[in-house]
Amino acid sequence: MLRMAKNLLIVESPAKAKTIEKILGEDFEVKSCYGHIRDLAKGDMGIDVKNKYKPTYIVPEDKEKVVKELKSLSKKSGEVWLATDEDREGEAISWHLCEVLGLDPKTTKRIVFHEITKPAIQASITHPRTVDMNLVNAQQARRILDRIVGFELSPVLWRKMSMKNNLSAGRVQSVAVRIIAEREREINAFTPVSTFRVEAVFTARDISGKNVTFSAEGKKFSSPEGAEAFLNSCIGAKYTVSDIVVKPAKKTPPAPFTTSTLQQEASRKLGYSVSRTMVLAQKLYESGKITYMRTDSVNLSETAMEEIKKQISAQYGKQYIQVRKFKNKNESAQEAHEAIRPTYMEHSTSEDADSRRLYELIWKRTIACQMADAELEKTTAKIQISTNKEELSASGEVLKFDGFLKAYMEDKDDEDITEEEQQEGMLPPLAVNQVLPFQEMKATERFSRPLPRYTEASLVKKLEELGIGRPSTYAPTISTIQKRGYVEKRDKEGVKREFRILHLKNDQVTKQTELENTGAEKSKLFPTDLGLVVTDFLKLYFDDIMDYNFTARIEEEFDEVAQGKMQWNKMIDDFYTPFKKDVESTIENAERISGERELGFDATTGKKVIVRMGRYGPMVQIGDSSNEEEKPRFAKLKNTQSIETISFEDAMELFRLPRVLGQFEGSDVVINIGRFGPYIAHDKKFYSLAKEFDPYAISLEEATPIIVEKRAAKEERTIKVFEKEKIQLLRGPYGPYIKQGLRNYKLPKEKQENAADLTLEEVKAIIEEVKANPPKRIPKRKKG
DNA sequence: CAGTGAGCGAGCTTCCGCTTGACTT
Repeated sequence: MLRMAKNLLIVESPAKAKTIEKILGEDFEVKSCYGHIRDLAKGDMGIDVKNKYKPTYIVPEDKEKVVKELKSLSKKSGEVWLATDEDREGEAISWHLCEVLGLDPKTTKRIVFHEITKPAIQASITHPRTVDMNLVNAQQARRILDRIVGFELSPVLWRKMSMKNNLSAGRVQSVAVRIIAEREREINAFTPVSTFRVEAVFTARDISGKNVTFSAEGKKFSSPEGAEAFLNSCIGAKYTVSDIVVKPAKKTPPAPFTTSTLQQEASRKLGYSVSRTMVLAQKLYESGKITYMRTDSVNLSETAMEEIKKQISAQYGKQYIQVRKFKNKNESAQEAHEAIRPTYMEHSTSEDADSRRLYELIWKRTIACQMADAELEKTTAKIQISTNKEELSASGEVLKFDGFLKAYMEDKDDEDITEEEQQEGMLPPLAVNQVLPFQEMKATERFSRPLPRYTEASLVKKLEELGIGRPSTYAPTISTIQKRGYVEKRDKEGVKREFRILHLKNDQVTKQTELENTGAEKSKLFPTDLGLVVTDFLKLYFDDIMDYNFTARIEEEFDEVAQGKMQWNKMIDDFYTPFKKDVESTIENAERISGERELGFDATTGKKVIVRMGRYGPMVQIGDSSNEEEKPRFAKLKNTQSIETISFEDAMELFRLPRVLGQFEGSDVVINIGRFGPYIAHDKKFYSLAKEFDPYAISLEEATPIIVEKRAAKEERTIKVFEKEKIQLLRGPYGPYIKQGLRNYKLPKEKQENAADLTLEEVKAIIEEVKANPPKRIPKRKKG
């Protein structure tokens, strides 16, 4: 019997292809195209500006293999069905597939589904449509605009920045850096205001009759005098409960995870970086444990909802079920996928500990979103002071029904926590007219705080709120702005600050001063001087692109293109014509940018001291470079210092290097900071200084043991040396290897065990062997 | 591995979004 050729169905993700193939059975072969298969060529931006912005597309080198395979399969197959994601990018991928596979977009069958379930897929097969060219054109406009912005703006930076390696600008990354830069400046400009917060401690009997203490809040005073007068006025007072208000309250569970909320919660609860979360989620997705991890939808499939309900009922009981449909706040959400959830609610994975923790987080969040509200009772008691008109107020919360909190509690960012939420707690039962035994009263000085610096995850949240970037680009964007040196992730040590406490106890008011640590931050994003200077420059000359609403505005235009109300090349022309003028006039007129700031004058020479960006980063300079007789002196800023905030004194400190500490074994021991951080130079050799040593303070006595130890460690690593040929056999973290000059050669497995026995001839043979067959590297993309 | 800092000019870099790999000198 003659068999009909199978139909070919193309999706984007290979993991999806596997699942769908099982569902569709015999008639379909399901393959994936691994995302976009074509992109703009690189020469001339890949855009013919004079010819209505006609794009030139090429198949990138790393996609050639997939394209070749799809081409040959499509020839052999019956019909080709395009089942890429239902969004702008997915539609464009389908069109590119038509172009590359020689299919007619007017007739080729195009289907979509939002969930990978048998009914959804079978239903979509019965309702094929064709490629929506308006949507494709909206994608082309998006792609071309991004290329224009990136490839016109970056070269402006190369020309105008003194530091020009690898600089870049773009619609998304430049605004991301701006967000970080502006927060930093807000923090620098912030002046804390202090208030004195009154807190009184009382005792009362709890339900079991035991005496417990609880506290009540009083008025806030802006001066210590006011607080002191108040405490004095309370000496010998009687405290009576005057009023009790009990209010019910409820908490509702958060929506199921999207990419952005998963990144935020994994950061807060598990401490994962944004990219770590995505790597782990990808693994869970590929092993079939969770649904697709790059999504902005909070939608759940009907079958998933059923399973969640069953699971809640089995695990917690029916009274915990509350069915909810979540809606996306953001209208631009492109709903191509479901929310991130376990594919099956079976609560177990065999993955490693980190993946398991992420899976459990997803599981709990998914379960919780269909669970009942938590019911609370908030009690507020007013307390009268007999000597005084002021009142105190004590509040407490009792959980009446835990609801979804039984499964899951969402964490909050520092900046979103209100004062009320900080002081949760229980109150003992109280009655009106009850007289409360007084323990003590304090007025504590508290300072207002600036908003905290962004974490990777809170930056993602902000970008999503502004509609900038997509689920697939949040993690890469964060790594780009760090790679370019615009932003750094690091910790900041706090500084000690005094605060005052006034204390009323045993009818006496006493004053004391205590120390607190303030301003400490962990794993936060800091702008570098480069990031600040580049942001200022772009804001000055390209304020429209740097506008927080730029993306939102052009998204509206893309939508009009998608609806067929606007021509894509007309839209691009309206953008490009004025933009190109700005680019040209900036190149012509803008001065080179250095972020220069004058600090003062050197006491000994009287010369001017400035800080600015140099070719190799931020630096201090004493004297003018136009002076031919005497060259200026230079010193590099430490990476925690900034052009904007460094003091004259700190800047002058930097000139204390290089320092000669003294002599050891007949040669100078010199301390300096180089390309790779602080180091000791001794006898033409270099030894890195560990973080705990301060290069400005280290002594000869501390430095010499470092030299001796590092020498010994090197000895330890050395297996054998062929002096004449300058070949070394060394032990490294990946096993023994050969070092010749600057190049390293890996030993073949079978030679690793007895590396010490290798002869010169054998070693040379290995080098030749490795040279002839170099280890595979990730191929560098060629220029298009 | 551990320099430098002016300006010129060759030749190079660069964007955002969609997908996974194959890899550690």
